[in-house]
Amino acid sequence: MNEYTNEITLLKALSHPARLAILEALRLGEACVCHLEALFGWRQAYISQQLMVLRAAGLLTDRREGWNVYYRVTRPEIYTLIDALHQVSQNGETASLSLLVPSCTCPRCQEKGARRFNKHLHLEEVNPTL
Amino acid sequence: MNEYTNEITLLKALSHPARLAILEALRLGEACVCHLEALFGWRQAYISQQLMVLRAAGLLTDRREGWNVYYRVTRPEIYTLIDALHQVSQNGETASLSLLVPSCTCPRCQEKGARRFNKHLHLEEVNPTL
DNA sequence: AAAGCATATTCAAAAAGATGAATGTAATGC
DNA sequence: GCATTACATTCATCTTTTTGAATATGCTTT
Repeated sequence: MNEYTNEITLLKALSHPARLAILEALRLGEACVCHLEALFGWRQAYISQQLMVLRAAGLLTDRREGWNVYYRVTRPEIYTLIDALHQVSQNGETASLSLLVPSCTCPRCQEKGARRFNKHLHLEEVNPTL
Repeated sequence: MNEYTNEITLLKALSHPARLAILEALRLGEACVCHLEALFGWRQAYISQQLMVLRAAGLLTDRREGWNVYYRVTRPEIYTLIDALHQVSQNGETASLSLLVPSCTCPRCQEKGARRFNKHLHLEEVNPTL
């Protein structure tokens, strides 16, 4: 439409707490849907809906591996934007999310050696010191 | 509400072409409403509405000086975010806006020495070389 | 091929955002 | 005080987003 169309599409994709949280979870690498489901405790369909929005905005790609579909960020520069956002919002503390979620059924979280240090948690419950 | 409330408020305030354009116009310093009106060619009430949103998000403050109300950005860090946004959107070119708009009636634009180099223009018409 | 698992899509109702039109308000000049 | 100027707010309507519920798809295992 106008000269800011791309920017607006991107901003709207980001303007949602669940989607921001998902991007935060993907900061350290790809994750499958069941992982996000276990991590946040949200309905699966809900997560897929939000992933769809992020995918439509060109921020994510997916990769199927057997039963699971792994999502990853296509443009890491998005985190420069998100970090700037936290700066302006005066929310410096980025809750560090664990890579392993025991209640997740995907192969990665079920590998032996996967220490149990967080169970089915909501974002608010994340303990950054663990 | 949740941990991203501030961020979402901010993103939603930014998720609008007119508001992004206004912030762009304020990049070099404060401006009165009539200035924005002349610069973009939008209705005054419309501009006030958008300014209200940006003000509510804590991004702008206003200062009255006689008839005119001058708006300015409260957190310049917002431009770090906006620049990152353009990066991700692959829109590097930031249309440089002129400080003086002859069709604007505010004192600043009517000072003698104010060269006439742009008349009532829309963003698309900005000529960055002038 | 049938059943089961992980994920995706569609639909509909409710909430939020966008915007034109009309009107209100504060400072100024006469 | 009254008219004027610059700006702000309210209201009503329309469009878009959000989100729960239901359903569909695509691999995998047997």
